[in-house]
Order: sequence, then C-alpha cells, then structure tokens
Amino acid sequence: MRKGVLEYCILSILSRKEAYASSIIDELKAANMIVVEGTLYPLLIRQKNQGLLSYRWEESTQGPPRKYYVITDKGREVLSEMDAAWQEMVSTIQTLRNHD
Amino acid sequence: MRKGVLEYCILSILSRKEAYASSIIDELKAANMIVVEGTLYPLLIRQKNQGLLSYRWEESTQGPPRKYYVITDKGREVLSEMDAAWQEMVSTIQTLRNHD
DNA sequence: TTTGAATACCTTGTATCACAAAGTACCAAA
DNA sequence: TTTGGTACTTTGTGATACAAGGTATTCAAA
Repeated sequence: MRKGVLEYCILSILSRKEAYASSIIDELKAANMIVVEGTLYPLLIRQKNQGLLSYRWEESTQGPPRKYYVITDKGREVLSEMDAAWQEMVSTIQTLRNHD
Repeated sequence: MRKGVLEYCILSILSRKEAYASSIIDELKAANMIVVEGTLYPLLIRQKNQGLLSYRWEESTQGPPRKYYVITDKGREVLSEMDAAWQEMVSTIQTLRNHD
C-alpha cells in the first residue's frame, strides 16, 4: 500500500530532461502539485542513494551553482515499474468505486 | 500532497454497505490491496472521530461481536470531495507522464 | 564597499501514518 | 477444558511530508 506518488512524479519529470530542485518544484506547481523544498531535497538524495538518479553541478549566471539531477538506467527501470503500479492502483480504485 | 488513498477506499467500501474491519480487509484484498489490522483499526477510529463514520455492535454466531461501521452524511460529503481530488490527481499524473 | 534581494542548496524538528508484532477477548467444537 | 478460529486493540518502529530556519552565491543598487 506504500504509494510513492511523489517519487513517481520526480522520476517522470527527470525522464524527460535533467533538472535542478527549484525547477522541479516549479514544474510540479504548474501541474497543481504543491511540494516544498524540505520535502524535495531529501527525496532527491534518497533516489540518488538508491541509484535512480545521478547529478552534476552547473554554474548559473543567476546565483549559486545548480545541482542538475539526471535519471539513470536503473531509474528508468523503476519508473516503468511505477507506471505499472500506478495503472494498477487506478484500476483498483475504479473497481472499488464502481462496484455497484 | 498528503493523499489518503486508503481513507478513500474505506469510505468507498462503506458507502455501499456497512461492514466490520475483517470484512473490509477481505474486500480490499479481493481488490488486490493489502491492508493489515494494525493499519485499519486506527484508521477506522480516526474516521469515526472525524465524524465520517459511526458504528454499532452486532452479535455474531461465529465468534466475538462485530463492530459494524456505517458511513455518515458527513462521510458521504468527504467521499465526494475525495472523488474530485482523486480524479484531479489522476489527471495531474497523466499530464506529467505524457508531457511529451 | 557594503547592503539587500534573488536564487539555490541543506538540515532539524515534528506530526502522521502504515506496518509488525503482541495482547485481549469471545465462542464453539473436540 | 483446551484448542482453534474470529475479532478487536495497542505498542513500537520506520518512513515521509512539512514548517521553519540556516548557509552560500551572485548581482545590482545605495
């Protein structure tokens, strides 16, 4: 029953292109999903420690350097498992919800 | 970001007919959703304390008396809010997932 | 030159929640 | 009267999301 929707969203965003924390927060916000820094930073570190992400530093002209996260092959594997798990969850809820 | 999928499932099940904890677990299991007693009992108590559920005792021929939970009017209201929130979550994920 | 605003990263403390495990209690059949 | 099945409850632990605060860099304005 452990959900991990947020992890799913992060991997999903990073599967399209690399990004740094603040930009991920913006993208989530644009999708109506509120996440704060205190949630996201530890989560990125966790996913990196699990081998799902790597990162590189990049200078910015607008302030301090940015930590760009990149999804790994293992991250893509896990993402596709999460796709399946999410689809199953959606259809489970649908079953429960329309059961008569 | 706190979702409460499990709360949603419980209200959904109880919106069809009253039930006691063990039968709810069986129904969830039938829908491929594993939930254990130590999760469900506190959750039912929480929802009761929030006024979403009430309960009554009923004797059983098969063992100890059962605590049948019943959804309240407020519970039905919250359930319909959860319906909307769930639909929004599903479409948010879809947006993130298919964004290009 | 220093100050402040903007950007970005990180940490700490707290509350909640799902689970494992153990405990309590009732009943019927062997 | 003991055993097995059913049912409810509690306790302890780990994970996680959040609020709040802290550190550090850059640039522009005072």
